[in-house]
Amino acid sequence: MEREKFKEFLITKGLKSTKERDEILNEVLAMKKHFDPEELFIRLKAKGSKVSRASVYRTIPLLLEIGIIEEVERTDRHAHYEIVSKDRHHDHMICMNCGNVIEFYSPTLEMLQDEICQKEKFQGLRHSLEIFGYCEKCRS
Amino acid sequence: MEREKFKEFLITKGLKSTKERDEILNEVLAMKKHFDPEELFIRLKAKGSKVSRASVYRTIPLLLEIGIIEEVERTDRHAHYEIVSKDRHHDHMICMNCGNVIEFYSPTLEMLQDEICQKEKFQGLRHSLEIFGYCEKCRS
DNA sequence: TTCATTGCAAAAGCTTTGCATGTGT
DNA sequence: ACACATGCAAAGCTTTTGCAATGAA
Repeated sequence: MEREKFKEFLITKGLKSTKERDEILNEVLAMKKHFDPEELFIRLKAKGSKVSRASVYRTIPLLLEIGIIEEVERTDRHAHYEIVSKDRHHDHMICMNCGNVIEFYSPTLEMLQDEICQKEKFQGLRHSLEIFGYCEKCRS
Repeated sequence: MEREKFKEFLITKGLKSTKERDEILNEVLAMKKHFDPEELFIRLKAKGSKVSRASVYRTIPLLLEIGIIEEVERTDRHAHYEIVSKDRHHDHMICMNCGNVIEFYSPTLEMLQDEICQKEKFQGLRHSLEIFGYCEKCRS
């Protein structure tokens, strides 16, 4: 499914489907939560793959572009990514003039909930974020 | 005010009050929004200060420790910080068992609101985040 | 055959650190 | 005088890039 999307994308862009790219995508899809490039590389190595770090770093922008992964907050020194899933939590932006509601999703926000809760020793189960303001049409 | 806090902190820790640390703190306090180490360094240079990048990098952890600044999300390659202000927006964690409400503040969340709104061309004015779950006492 | 891709190693960008020198207390 | 601080330059880490060799279409 994601695999087909990837292949299609590569063809459309005049790029090539390679063993390395397949291996990387597979490993990304095997990740449960968010990950960083080094982690991905280590796992691939551990599985006997011969991909180089360079290929991992070069494939990530492609996966970002198709929307298979998204960038999450950088907590450490390095970048973090997570897989985009279909049925996921979303939050709302509410226009104070026309009442229009815009849904949005932010992987960073989802991570943030975990971090904040951990700091307060709170067991967070769900959250609701509402941003109030004016939508594109109604803003002056 | 922040300056006294800093001096006190240094004394308590057996550290020394130096011209460089003063200059850095002053420049940090002069920053309106969030900043990164390089920006801070450039500004100090521009003002004729002779502090080194190393001192900037070595002073930041101290300011973090006293709570004069907080770390904000890393959007680029480098770290960002912002000054902690007293009367600031806060959000809530609500215990679904005892109803206890914990207030918290997250600089990253504040930045996130801006970023998300920009993406959707929404003029965000305020937000409300509520995290539901169980507090330390009530979690099983 | 023709380009894109790969791996390697070198480079780049941000941050940290070792060391000799300088400076508050 | 004694620690701790500072500046410099070198080292450390993560990420990017140049290049020759390789491989998909």
